[in-house]
Amino acid sequence: MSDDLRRNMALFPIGIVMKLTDLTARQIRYYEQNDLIQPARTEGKQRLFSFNDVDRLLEIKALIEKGLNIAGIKQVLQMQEPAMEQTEITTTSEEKRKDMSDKELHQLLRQQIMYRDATRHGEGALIRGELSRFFH
Amino acid sequence: MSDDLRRNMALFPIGIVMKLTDLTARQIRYYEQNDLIQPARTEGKQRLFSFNDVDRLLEIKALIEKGLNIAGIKQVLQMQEPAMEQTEITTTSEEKRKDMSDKELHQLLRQQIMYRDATRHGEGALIRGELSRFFH
DNA sequence: CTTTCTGTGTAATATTATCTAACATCTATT
DNA sequence: AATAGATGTTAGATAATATTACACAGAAAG
Repeated sequence: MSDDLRRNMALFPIGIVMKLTDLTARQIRYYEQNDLIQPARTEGKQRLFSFNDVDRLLEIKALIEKGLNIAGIKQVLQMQEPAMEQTEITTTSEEKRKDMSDKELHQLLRQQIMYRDATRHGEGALIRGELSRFFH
Repeated sequence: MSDDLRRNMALFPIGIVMKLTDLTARQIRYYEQNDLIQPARTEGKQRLFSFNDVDRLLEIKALIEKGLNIAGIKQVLQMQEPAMEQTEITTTSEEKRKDMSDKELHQLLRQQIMYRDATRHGEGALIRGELSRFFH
């Protein structure tokens, strides 16, 4: 069983995730609705979250607290998640650009730069994988 | 946050534990009823299991499959759990003896010896902490 | 300074998951 | 055959979650 698979096992109901992340159910569902997370579902359609999901929610929360909006968070997440090559990142960015006005894009870039500045030094580090510190 | 505390955090509802251990809800509740596990409860009285609980259930399952009964499992578990000094183990054993007929005690000892023989070599090793292999 | 949009709160209702308790069943022991 | 231990199964109650709709405050836009 691969390590990656373990962290992606659907384990937690939303109630536990609420306590783990200090987010409300409303927030968690809203983030899912906006494709920031894709938790698994039970046969009866109830959400089941993995370690990775909880980690991601913790990161989303940190970004929210820094003032990013959903679009900005989406960009930041997909910018670090796939760990793909530079060419692919560029391609994705170009595609995104088609659906955005210049003003929107500039705002996003400003937000992201601020985020990177904030996290480069100080309290903002070590967001991703924070849950790893709670369990082995 | 101590490592021990992390493994004792109440996280999983019984449905997840069923899948994780391949035990039925009936079995899990029965083992609780017989004091083999003490899962936490939500405010609404629903069970919440920790990593340690799941580990313990996996061990209980292995012992069940070896033919041990509840009393035998209880002995084996409390024999390795507290990790206490030799004198204390003896004391506990003596106390237990008071409530048992000789025949019962002999049967238990026979079972435990068989268990130790079975686990000393072969497939029965590494029962406790098995869950650690599924998650970090 | 209104208007609009975003993110979240809240309430209502429906459905799923779990709980307890009781009785049934099967196996091994007496 | 009778008994006890471990589990299956069912019924009814309660808890947890899902979805949807409406409300609302603050930010953004006009």
